[in-house]
Amino acid sequence: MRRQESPGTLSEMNTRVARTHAAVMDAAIELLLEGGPDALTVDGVVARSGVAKSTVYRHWATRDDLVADVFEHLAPQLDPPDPSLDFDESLRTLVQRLADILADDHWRRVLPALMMLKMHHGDVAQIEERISSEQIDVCGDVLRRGMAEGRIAADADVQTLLALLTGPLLMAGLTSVVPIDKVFVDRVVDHFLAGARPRTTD
Amino acid sequence: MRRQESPGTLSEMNTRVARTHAAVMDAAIELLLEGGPDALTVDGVVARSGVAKSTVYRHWATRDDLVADVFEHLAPQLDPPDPSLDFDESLRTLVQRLADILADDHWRRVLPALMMLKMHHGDVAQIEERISSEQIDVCGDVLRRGMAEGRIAADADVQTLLALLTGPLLMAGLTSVVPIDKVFVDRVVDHFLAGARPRTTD
DNA sequence: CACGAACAGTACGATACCGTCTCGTACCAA
DNA sequence: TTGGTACGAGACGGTATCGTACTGTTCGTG
Repeated sequence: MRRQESPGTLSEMNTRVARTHAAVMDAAIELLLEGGPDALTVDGVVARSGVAKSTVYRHWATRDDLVADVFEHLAPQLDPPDPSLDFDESLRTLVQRLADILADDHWRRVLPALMMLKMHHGDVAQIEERISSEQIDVCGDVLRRGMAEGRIAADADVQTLLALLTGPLLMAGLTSVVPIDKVFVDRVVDHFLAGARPRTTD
Repeated sequence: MRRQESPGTLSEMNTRVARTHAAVMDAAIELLLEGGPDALTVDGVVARSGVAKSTVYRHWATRDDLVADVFEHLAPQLDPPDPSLDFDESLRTLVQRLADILADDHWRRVLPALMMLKMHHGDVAQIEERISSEQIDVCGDVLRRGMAEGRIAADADVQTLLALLTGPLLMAGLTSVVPIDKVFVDRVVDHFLAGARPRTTD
């Protein structure tokens, strides 16, 4: 049991294993985006990637594991804004990054599938839980800062504020009736700040 | 080609045809809600409804037609508010009715499947298009009235306003992190009106 | 009652998919 | 060079599903 160089993340190496792994992953992602989760079949991946089925099952124990790994691989990451920014700029960059995620074609096609599968597929539910909780944490930090600085009503529920802030973005991303551009992002932020600020008269 | 009494909607009669039709429909809806679109299979419907497969195929030419019919049958209808109400009350009842739809367990479980299937399934896409356009019309009428009465900035885009108004509801319905109750509805309306009203200083 | 339409039941062929297995080959480091 | 590992190719069994075909039965209406 020799350790050669402690591989760390598999995908960062360029071994034969990493190459086939990546080939399978790419094909699986393509199939998922083209035809939804039902189109992501083992045989389909084998046909498109050129990787043998026996090799696929050497990397993933079952099809569900592959599906889960694909979602994991596609999940976006919401970086918190630079702490040196003031609250307004923090909120704007945060919303802009959320908008970038929802404007991405890949994620926009995968999101409905994720929402649907999380109700009937335990592993997917776990992945969705992790993704959303991470994003909620990042957004919650910014909102709480706004409350501390008196820009947002301190008696408001953070979860409710989160729905009010990010709901319009989700709506725009899912329905595609409104383009997610900088104009829309600014509108969302302005709208949110106008509706969430503390009451001057009480 | 005799017309007996112009049956109108099939499901409103109580013939044998209507009974089996309804039995299949009920079973199909149950299966869809329990296990998603993949669980809505012809054999499953046959097993649960007690209707023979040959009978199912007498009513629906193919499985996809049955699936589409189920979504059609489950689609909620958004009634426009009473015109005698003033703008504020109209908006509140409208949002309340939207909230009722999104709080309904049936529709909440079906909505993600609808969003997903509309990308890869032509018939479902058509149904989704019809549903959303109807709802957009109803909401748009109310918003335009608010603009005419000077309660909403007249230079705003209706689609954008729609995203700002209904987005939080959609967010709450899909993620279930915020309960969709009267408190939330009032919060959404107040928030929207605060952010969308015309600027007093210009 | 008589008769046709609708129904139940079921066997069947055709695919599609999953996961296992075997056999021979190509890579890569010691 | 050599040995182990990963890989390619594909057959295979088992299962699930769709859609059709066929036979006999039940319903409801004239």
